[in-house]
Amino acid sequence: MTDPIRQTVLKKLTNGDFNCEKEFTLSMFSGKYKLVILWELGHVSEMHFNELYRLIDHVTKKVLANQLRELVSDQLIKRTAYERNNQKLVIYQMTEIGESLLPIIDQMYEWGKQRLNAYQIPAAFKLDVAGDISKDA
Amino acid sequence: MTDPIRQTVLKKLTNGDFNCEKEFTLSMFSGKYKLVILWELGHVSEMHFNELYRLIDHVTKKVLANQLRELVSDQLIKRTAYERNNQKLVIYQMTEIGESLLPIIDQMYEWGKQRLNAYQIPAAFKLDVAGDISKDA
DNA sequence: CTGCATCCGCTTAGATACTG
DNA sequence: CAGTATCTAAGCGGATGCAG
Repeated sequence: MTDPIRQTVLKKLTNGDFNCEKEFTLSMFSGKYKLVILWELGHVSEMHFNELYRLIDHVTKKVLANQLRELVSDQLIKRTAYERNNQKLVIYQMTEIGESLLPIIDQMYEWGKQRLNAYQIPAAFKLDVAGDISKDA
Repeated sequence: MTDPIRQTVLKKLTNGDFNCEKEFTLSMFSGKYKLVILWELGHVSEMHFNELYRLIDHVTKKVLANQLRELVSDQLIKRTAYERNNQKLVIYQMTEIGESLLPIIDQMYEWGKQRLNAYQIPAAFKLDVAGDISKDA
């Protein structure tokens, strides 16, 4: 339980289920909402569960909780619970390891943007905070 | 059929199933063997179906064919069929778009290597050609 | 050599309701 | 507020066999 990564991933590593180190990296953010979560936490420093829940369109609590738990297991983000006015609260924040992943995610954003642009592929995104937040926040 | 990307992906794009451009990028290489395929083709310039089949441990032909078809649909690699001694052959090669993805994949490799190293996480990989090929081939 | 067809199981996510 | 529980649906990959 004190391993630096999820059991699932650790198992794949030792089993030789990955062909190479890059697939390990891929497994860090291949959940459906992980990229958004990392992106947001990378820009706003901390968020509550419900803030993320409202921000990420159409995600259910169950799935969100799941994604967060895995990201915590993998040490990419950290969870802190505290209390205020008899209210139990939780915040999620980036860890250093998580931050070290941001350059890759940024590149993925750039690549996707350019490719969609170049071919004028029609796209509708749920979130479009990306460019703005990174510029001034 | 002449779209620059897979129907599946195009549908997700127009449906707003992606939160952001980076998820589109992710969908380019999130198949189980796509990273290896791209990596190999990025280094050796061209390969036959069976070369890839033998190289990638434990992959089945069906799955390999599938991954290749998707990569072709997404314009990351190209397929060329020809004939030699009454033998129908096919080679797969990188496209320019595919090549433009390599820097990201390289970074993923580096990140994974460093992370596994730093924590001395036990790992067994099917392939270990990565570092060598890139150095001298 | 380069695939495709079929069947089947696992993982992951969605729907909905409930809890401390 | 921050989740859990249960049930269901869908996608993806594995096994095996056949085909041009």
